[in-house]
Order: sequence, then structure tokens, then C-alpha cells
Amino acid sequence: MDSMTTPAVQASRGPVTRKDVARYAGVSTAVVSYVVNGGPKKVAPATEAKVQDAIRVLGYRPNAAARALKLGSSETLGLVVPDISNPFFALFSHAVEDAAAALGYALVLGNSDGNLAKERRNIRNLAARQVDGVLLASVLFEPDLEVLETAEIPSVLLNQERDAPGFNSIGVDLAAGARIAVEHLIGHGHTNIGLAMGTNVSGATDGREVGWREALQEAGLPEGPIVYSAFTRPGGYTAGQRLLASVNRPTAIFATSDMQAIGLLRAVHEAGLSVPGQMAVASFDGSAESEYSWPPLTTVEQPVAAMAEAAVAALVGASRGEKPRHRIFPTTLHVRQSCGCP
Amino acid sequence: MDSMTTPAVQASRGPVTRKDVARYAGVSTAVVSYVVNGGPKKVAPATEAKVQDAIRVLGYRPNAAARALKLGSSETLGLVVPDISNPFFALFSHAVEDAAAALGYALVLGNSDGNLAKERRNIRNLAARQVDGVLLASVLFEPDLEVLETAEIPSVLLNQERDAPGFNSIGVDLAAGARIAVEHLIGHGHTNIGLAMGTNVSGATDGREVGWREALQEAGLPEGPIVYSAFTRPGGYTAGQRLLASVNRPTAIFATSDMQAIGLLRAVHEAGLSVPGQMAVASFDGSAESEYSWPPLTTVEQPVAAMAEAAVAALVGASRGEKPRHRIFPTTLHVRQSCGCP
DNA sequence: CACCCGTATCTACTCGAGTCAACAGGCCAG
DNA sequence: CTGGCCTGTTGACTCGAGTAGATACGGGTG
Repeated sequence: MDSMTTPAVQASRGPVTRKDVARYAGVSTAVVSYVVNGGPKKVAPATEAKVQDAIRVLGYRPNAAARALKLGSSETLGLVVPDISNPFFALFSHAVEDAAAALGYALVLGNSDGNLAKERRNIRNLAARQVDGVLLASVLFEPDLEVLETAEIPSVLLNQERDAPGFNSIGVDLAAGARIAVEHLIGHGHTNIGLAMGTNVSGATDGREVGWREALQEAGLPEGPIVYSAFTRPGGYTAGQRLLASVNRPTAIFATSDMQAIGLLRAVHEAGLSVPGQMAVASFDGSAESEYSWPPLTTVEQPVAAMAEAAVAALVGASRGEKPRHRIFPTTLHVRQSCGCP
Repeated sequence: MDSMTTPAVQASRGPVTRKDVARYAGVSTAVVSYVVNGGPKKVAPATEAKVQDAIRVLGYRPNAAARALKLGSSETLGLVVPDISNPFFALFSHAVEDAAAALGYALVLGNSDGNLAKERRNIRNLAARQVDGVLLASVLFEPDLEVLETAEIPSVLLNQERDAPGFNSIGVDLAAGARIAVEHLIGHGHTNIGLAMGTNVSGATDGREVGWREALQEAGLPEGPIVYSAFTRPGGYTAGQRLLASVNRPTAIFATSDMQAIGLLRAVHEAGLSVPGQMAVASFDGSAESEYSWPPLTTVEQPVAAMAEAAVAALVGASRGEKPRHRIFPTTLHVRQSCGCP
């Protein structure tokens, strides 16, 4: 009875190739190609029907490797991130996968684990696999472009503020984003605002630190205490402890990532202080986690989906000969309760 | 000066092929292959040196598509998850990527977004790309195996309790895990323990519900209220609101995922109740997020890394003809503060 | 000196799909 | 009735790498 509903599957041996379809449909292999790809030559409707039928009955699926070999494109993009289990990169990866899938591209993922050697290895690996482009969220503020250059693959640098000539890059305006967050905190009447700054392998100064400083200067306020630590929950936790212990304890803190803020909240809670009453907090990223912390975090949201789309578009464009460009996206302040708003 | 440190790159046109290397080294293309792959025939040391030199100078990188076509294997694994931005799957993906990379495999990622059609499309896509195996975390408790079967690819079903004959599967003992968590809650003296149960596309009963019920029965306690909602933060949030509003409000709740628990915590905080004082909470997964919620969550930890390794090993084994098997991993209770422990 | 054998290398075919030049057949104009 | 043209179809070559089978070479033995 089952055999009546499902077409007889040619279980025989090995995968079905174009040749099998051609034989079954009584046509040449070229026609099968024309039908599958809708060109470049036209096929008579009756013939097309026969071929479609054969494809369905035999369960034919074109071999992507052969296709990639002939066309010189694997319809695949590579994404290298420091750590996919970081919610921000997870969100970003999802957006990239969506954007890539919409254009028929698959996504190969690589984690560099904050390790430069691993980042390089990943890139080389992707290059050997003939990916059509790679999206790189480097562990460095300023990535070493040499590997990318020698690999001769279209690429997009993510989260880069600096313009790297000859490369596509996508980033957000970190300084402006930090500024609106700090200004919002100032608007709540805070005069001593600390900074929990994330650190990176390279020593370059991050735009968020600049934005924090600018906002304070413009308001004529003194700089609050700064603590440098990792862009992680534990990093934020220790940063929080140190900030709370500092001689002039701030009444508000700007954290440079949501994860840091989450860790920071824990430190504040453990110290028995109320948020935002005794300690206001604002952070950066706009991840889903920030909405469900307690209290919910006021955070600077990055337009992740738009950035992912732009990154994929740049890659696809590059394979068509478009020239690289540098795009900076604006951020928006997402006001919740950790800052003091009701 | 730069040209002194880096070898003269044959920038000419197009990528370098085996033929170019052969010509440059003055040997045949076969020898180049033998050198690159270390076999299947031996090459004289002097010749090998010449070839290695040519490879370095020309920057030769074997074309993975051609290799995949000839060998029928792309050294690539596919991973299909409902949503990579779910911290649990993000963590899992990272572990899978690590395990795959260690064996020289690349990982292609696909999100199904809780959508069965998209899940199928992803699988078909991976099949066409000649991946050597796919890891599937289905949106269904009981996945439809048909797509996998017709695709004829080694596969591993993730998070499956049920044994699907002819398929590899990897899961945790959901019932046992839930039971230890609920037993722990009972140990704190709770007699009315609610359940925030996650739902799935299929209607099958989840082991966690079974475990919760078993623990209560064994202790001679009545069943607390159950609320069904999505396995997400918003899902946990609404579940929390409904549980708090139920006629016999529980004094403790077991949530079937960390994300639900996070949402639930928010609902409890908003209601002005203290955790664990007025409402104790325990959950399932053991994600990093659970450690930094307020209060930190007592949660049932899944051995993610071990499961990922086993899954990848099963796939690689399958391509060597090993027969499929079903593995269930044990969970461990990670005690923190949300249950009432100090 | 002819013969055999082992080693090193090369030639040529293969994988599956894309596509172009060549070709068959039908139709209409002259 | 023939020539030309348009439509549909086909055979054959190509992409780059793996490798079996053929071949060249050198050294030792009878």
C-alpha cells in the first residue's frame, strides 16, 4: 500500500546522476541540464515534462561538487567568529545564514576562540574549500589582512571601525552609540559614570571608550572610573566588583557589551545594591539576553539583520566585480529599566 | 624590499592548478598529486623538494570541489538546528565545530526556525552539497525520517530519546534529569511544584514531563500545575505569569529549559516575589546564561561537548561502514541559588 | 652482453554537470 | 519542389584532481 503512494524509488546503487535521468527520460544529458537550470537553451514543454518526471521518479539531485568545479563557485560563504556561543555572534550568524540562504548560499562556520592562529587556520581552510567569500569577525580590532590577501577571496571585515583599503568592511558607529547611552545616563542626573571596557588581543582604543569620554566632556563632567576586562559575563562580573570597590564608586556604569552588563548585574546584586536605584546600568549590543535580565537592560542596539544582509550582499557583489566599500551602521538606544526609566 | 621577504607571487590570472605546479616543477601532474597527498605512490626526495618548492612559490591550493567530485566526499558535515541564537544550540554548535575541525571536517550550518518545511529544505540542500553527514536537531520530538532516508546520507538525530532503527541518535536521559531536579526541589521541602513545559511541533510527550511526574509520585506528592509554552524566554515569561495566577500557586517551579527559566524569573520578579524565598526555580540545559541570571539558576546540565564528539564520531564512523547506534548521555545537577541552596 | 627487476615517473581515463557548435527535422516563402 | 530558417536536440569537450596501467631508466645477475 505504501508503494502506491510513494513513487518507486530506484534504490539500486550509488547516487543518481544526470546520465541516469537522461536515459530514463530518453533524452540527452544536455537536455537534463537545460531543464534543471532553466537554460541556457529552451526545451520543448513535452520533453521538459518527461525530464521532470524522470527527476522525480529517480530522486535525482545534481552533484554540487561537480557543479562547483565547472562553475568555479561553490555557492558557499564562510563565517569566522571568535565564539559562536557568544549570544551576539550567535544572533549575527543566524542573520547571516538567513541572508545567505535567501541568495542560495550555504554557510560554513568556524570559531577562532579568540586565538589568532586558529583564525588564520580557519581562513586558509575556507580558501581551500573554494568558498565564494568569507565574513571575518576578527579577534583583533585591526585584523591582519595578509592571510586574506594571499587567499584572494572576497571578504568582509565585521565590526571594524577603521577603513581597510581594498577590503569590504561593516561596522557600527561605536562612539556615537556609546555616547547616546552615556548621555541618557547623564539625563537621569548621574554625575559619576563608570566604564566597564572590554579588551581585545590588540591594544587599539575602542570607539566605545571614546564615546563615553566625549559624552562626559560635553556635559562638563569628570571621568568616572574605568575597568578593563574581557567582553564576557565573567569579565563583566569582575569589572563590576572592581568598580564597586573603587574609591569614588560611580552611581551609574556603562558596559561595552550586554554580556559584561549581565555579569556586572550579578556583582551589583551580590553587593546588595538595587538596580537602577543605587546603581544604574546601560550597555551595548541589543542581544535578546538583555531583555530578560533583571532588571531588563537599557542597551544600544546594533542593527544585526541589516548588517548581515549588507555583508552578504557585499560578498555576492564582489564576485560580480563590484569594488569594496566600508559601511558604518547607526545604532539605536533601547530604553528599558536598568537605567532608571520606569 | 617587500619582494625580498615574500616569495614572488604568480599573480597572473585565475587560480593556480596542479598543472601549473607540474609545469613549474618540470614534472607530471600525477607527481604533484602524489606529493600533495603523500601517496599512493612514492616520489623521490629530490623531486618532492622541487614540487614543494613550486607549490610554495605559486601559492598552489588544491581545488576542494574537484577533489570532492573525484573522491565523492567533501570532508564536510552539516548541522541543522532550530535556531543557532538559542544559547543551547549555540553551545552545541561550537562543540560540534570543534569536534569536526579536529577530524578535518568543515561544518555547514542551517537554521530551521522551528519550521518543518525549512528543516526539510535544509536537509535536501545539504544532501545536494554532498556533505558526508548531517547532524539534525529536529523541530519535531519525532523527526520525519523520510527526507533523511531518501537523501541517503549518514545522519545523527540529536536530542532524541526514542530509538529510530537504522539511524544514529544521541540524546540525554530527559526523564532522569528532570527527576533529580524535582527531587532536589522536594528536598528543600516544597510540596507544590509546578511545571513550565516546553512545546514542540509534534504532540509527543517529553521525557522531562515524565520525570517531573515520577519524582512527585515517588514522594507521594500531588501534581502541581502545568503550563505549556514555547522553549523560549518569552515562552517562560508567559508560563510564569500563568503559573503565578493559577488557583493553587506553586512554591517551586521546574522549567524544561534555561531560557524558559530566565523568562520565568522575570515574571516572578515583576510580581514582586523573591527567588528562591517565595518561589524556587530549577531548570534544564546548563547553558552559560543560567550561571549569570539573578539568582543563578540551579539547572540540569547536559554534557554538550561529549555529545557533540559522539555525534561527529558516529558520522565519521558511518562513512567507514560502522552501523548506527543510539546513545543516551547522563545529566548532572548543577546546584546554584535559585532552588534555595545558599 | 643480454636479461630481468625494482623504482620513479608519465599518460590517460574518470568523477558529474555546464554549454557550445553541430545537426535533424518541420515549416513557409519563393 | 527546393532553399533557407527556426526550433529542439545532441555529441563532445571542459573544469581540476585521483590513480591505474603503461613506460622509462638504471643496476645487478647469469
